Amino acid sequence: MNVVIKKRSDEIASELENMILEAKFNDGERLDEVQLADRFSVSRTPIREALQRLAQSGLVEQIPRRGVFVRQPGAIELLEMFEVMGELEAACARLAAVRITDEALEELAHTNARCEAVVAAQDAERYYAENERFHRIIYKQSGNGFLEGETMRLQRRLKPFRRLQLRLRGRLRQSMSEHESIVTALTNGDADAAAELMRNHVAVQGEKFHHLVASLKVAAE
Amino acid sequence: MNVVIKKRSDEIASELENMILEAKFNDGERLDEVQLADRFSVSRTPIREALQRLAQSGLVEQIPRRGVFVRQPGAIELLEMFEVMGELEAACARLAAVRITDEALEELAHTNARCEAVVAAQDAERYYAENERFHRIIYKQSGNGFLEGETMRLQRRLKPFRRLQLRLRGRLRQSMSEHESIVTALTNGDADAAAELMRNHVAVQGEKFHHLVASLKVAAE
DNA sequence: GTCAATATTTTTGTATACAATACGGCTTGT
DNA sequence: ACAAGCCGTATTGTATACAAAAATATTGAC
Repeated sequence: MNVVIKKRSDEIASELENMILEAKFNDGERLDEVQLADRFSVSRTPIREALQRLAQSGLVEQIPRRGVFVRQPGAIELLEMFEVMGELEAACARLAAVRITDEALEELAHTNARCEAVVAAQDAERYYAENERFHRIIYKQSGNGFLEGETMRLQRRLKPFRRLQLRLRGRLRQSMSEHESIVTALTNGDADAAAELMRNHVAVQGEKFHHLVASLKVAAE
Repeated sequence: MNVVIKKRSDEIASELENMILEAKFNDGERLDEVQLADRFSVSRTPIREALQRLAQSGLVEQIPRRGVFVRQPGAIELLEMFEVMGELEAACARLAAVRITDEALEELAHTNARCEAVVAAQDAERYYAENERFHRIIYKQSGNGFLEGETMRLQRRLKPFRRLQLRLRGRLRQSMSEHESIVTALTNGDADAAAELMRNHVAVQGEKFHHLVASLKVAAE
């Protein structure tokens, strides 16, 4: 028996968001309001609110009087987003280098230690989690709540692609050692070094992803 | 006679946005849906859509089942936003240093020349316009459309405070000379220097913060 | 048979009606 | 008199009804 649970509009929004991020829809596909309303067993009103939220966060494009269409970022846009992610995280690292607490430094060390163990066990799933924790500690230690928020926002948006990219061979171990360099720079309070290391650490993900896309394209032909 | 012109929801949104940015509402004031619907002579539906857009861009806070409340950023948050703005613009400059076209370099020089004339004439209003043009050229020359968009978004949000910032910095002339240093760095393709110069140019630092707090307090009275 | 103009249908956008929840005043008990 | 609980009212959230516009189908002319 299919029990239908009514959801609030913000729940619908994040659910739709997840569906788009997980590529449940094709690029350019139109999201039909009545269809979605039917699926979530609510009226069109909360669906429209949800869709507008998605439109503003850039996941879908809303063309007036035409409808909303899912908008999967292309390879170029993804690269651009990773580049910005690198800059934002570099900014976090730069500020954190001066502002980070001893407590947080210890936490970073612990997280890295756990990462190490996880790498040894080749447990990619756990690695994602620990990796995310590592980065988020640094966002927070930037001491800039607005920056933290903006960085988290983009991080969330890139999340599905990040996983894809970490799967590449040898990347886990390299990523680990980069983490350690970053912690060292933060410990020394070397803002420029921390920023530079972080920028490269993140930018590499974009490049790797680019390679991945390229190889997929070649494979598709 | 007061002719009432019906507006579309997105027009309402940007109109409300302007009203909030221009501080037509007090901080914490509740925006009444029916009242706004009445003022714009539309139903609550487009008003709600507009308010949700504002909520997502952070201009108002939406508390479920309570309503939306205007949320004027305090001194600390404002400082944080300027810090992020500095980082984003620094990123633009960093990338532009490598990617900028000769054509754009020339345009920057021209804009600076016009700035110079405007400074001589002490025409602050014109200066804002030329200053904005200068910065936007660099956003574009980052060659990263996503970065350009994000930077423009924050720039727009900080716009009303920008003149405040320029006044804080004391001197139009100082700002001018910083522009010239930036152009030099860009011409030399010195990414690090360009980024550093831009960051300092935009950010509100040190004792300037106290001035900011003071002037905000004065403005509030 | 094809192209164009028009009618029909679908779909978005807005208004209104209804439901659910939070706030404020009122009553009542101690 | 004061506090706590309850009821009425105001306000948000959702559903439905309606209007406007775009997409599609149909019909007619060449």
